[in-house]
Amino acid sequence: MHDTASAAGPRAAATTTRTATQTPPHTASKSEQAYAAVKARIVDGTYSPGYRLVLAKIAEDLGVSVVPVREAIRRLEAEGLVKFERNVGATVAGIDPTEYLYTMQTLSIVEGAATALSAPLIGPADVARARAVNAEMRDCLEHFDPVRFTALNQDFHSVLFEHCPNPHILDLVHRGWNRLASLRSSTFRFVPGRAHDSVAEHEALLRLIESGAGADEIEKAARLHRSATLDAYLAQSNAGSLSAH
Amino acid sequence: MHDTASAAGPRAAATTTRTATQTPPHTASKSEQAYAAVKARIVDGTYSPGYRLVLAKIAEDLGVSVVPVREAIRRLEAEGLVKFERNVGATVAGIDPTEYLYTMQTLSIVEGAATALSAPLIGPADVARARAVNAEMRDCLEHFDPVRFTALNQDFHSVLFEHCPNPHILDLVHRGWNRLASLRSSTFRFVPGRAHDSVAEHEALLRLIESGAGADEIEKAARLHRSATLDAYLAQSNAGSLSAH
DNA sequence: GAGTACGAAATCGTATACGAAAACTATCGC
DNA sequence: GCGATAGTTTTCGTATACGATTTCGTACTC
Repeated sequence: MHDTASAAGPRAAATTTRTATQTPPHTASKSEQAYAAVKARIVDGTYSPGYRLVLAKIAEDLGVSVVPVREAIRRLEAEGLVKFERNVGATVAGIDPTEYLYTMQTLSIVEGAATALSAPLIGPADVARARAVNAEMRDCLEHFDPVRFTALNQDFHSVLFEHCPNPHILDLVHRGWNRLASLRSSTFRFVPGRAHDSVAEHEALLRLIESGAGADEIEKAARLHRSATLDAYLAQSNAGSLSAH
Repeated sequence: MHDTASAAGPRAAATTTRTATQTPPHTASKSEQAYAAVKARIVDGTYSPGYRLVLAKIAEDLGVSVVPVREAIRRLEAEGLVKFERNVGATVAGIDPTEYLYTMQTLSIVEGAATALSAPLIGPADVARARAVNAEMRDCLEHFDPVRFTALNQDFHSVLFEHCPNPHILDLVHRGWNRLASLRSSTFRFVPGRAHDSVAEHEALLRLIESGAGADEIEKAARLHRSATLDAYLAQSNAGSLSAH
């Protein structure tokens, strides 16, 4: 729903048990602050892939010491947004096409599962909302607004998987999206032809969900939807030199 | 030199060559050391769920300062092996049955995918090895050796998914197994009936792979294999502790 | 006797400091 | 002119120190 907010906040659901009222104090530690700040800059493209993340420099920018910054960077490394090299430093990760492939493949699997698990919990109101978003995406195609299209695309899929009852899977989906966000902002271009197909597939997905289709069927469709995006990228990527397999 | 515009570093942008995933040229940092040590103690059960991980204490035990220990703990938290509470401390995670369910469900998905992706790369030698392991597991059933059975079970599945060409997925599988290891060592008991079925399913899986079955079919079988284990746990859990709060 | 207030102890969070490793630059030898 | 080498600089890795927060124990009041 909320662009950066949702992207930056898949945290809470991680390992929280049901322990009721605990730690109401979200005073925001320096470490959290640094984590959120750096992550936001990576996802929104301020720090693009290859950007060198110097601890001392970031610490100064944020007005904290290097210790919390280091912690934040290591956390981002664990999420795959940052590449860390011993005694050398951290850089924003993501230019490698191989990594893109890995990420997309992984996302197709976990997102497919998340969507299938969500499906039974998706109500008419959700479908209506998704449909509205998809309509806006169609407009973006006509007016050629790739940036907005991309943002709406995330909103659309959020509706599909946000009800996933398994927080672990949901977290994996969020991580995948975050990685893609950092990648997309630089290397990987918008492919109009694919975008057009994508909108049509969205509608098909919604119909499938409305029809109360089985989990297997929904999972398969969601997977294929993403695989198709990957294939489009590969085709474009190979178009110049190599022959498409 | 002026590093203010270090965005496009000279050789930094060259990305990774093929340095795999480890740091062979170095000597093992304190942080890595602490991470490995604590993780090992959690997985092998020395630190069982609920155990309080006091930074200063662990630091002293390992002969390092608290900083690397803290980093190690946070990493373990990200992997779900440790629960961390602000200004309070860290404890070994894992007793919650709900978390067990989440973990198993997630693992069924990623492990199924990893197995399916591995299948085409599994050769006769691998199958033979897996079969030998499975035979040993059968022996363990007769002599009732749950500990060894569990270890062999991991060996068996390792053969199935270790060839997975997508390192991200493989990593997720490993994380799942680690979580289970920490859980299994305490709360979750060995279920003989289920173990017997499990061995039979292993053989069926091997036959499926030998037959060159499609990825979908293998994935489904691998998923069901794990789901069955989960179901067995749930059945036992419901039977044993009726209305256990 | 139960509940509350206060204080001591334990533990975490973060700042600062310094040694170590790597990268960069300049110099030397051929 | 080019490659190897030593010195300098940058940046990380970790130890230590101290303030902040929570927890636990004790005494006090009703």
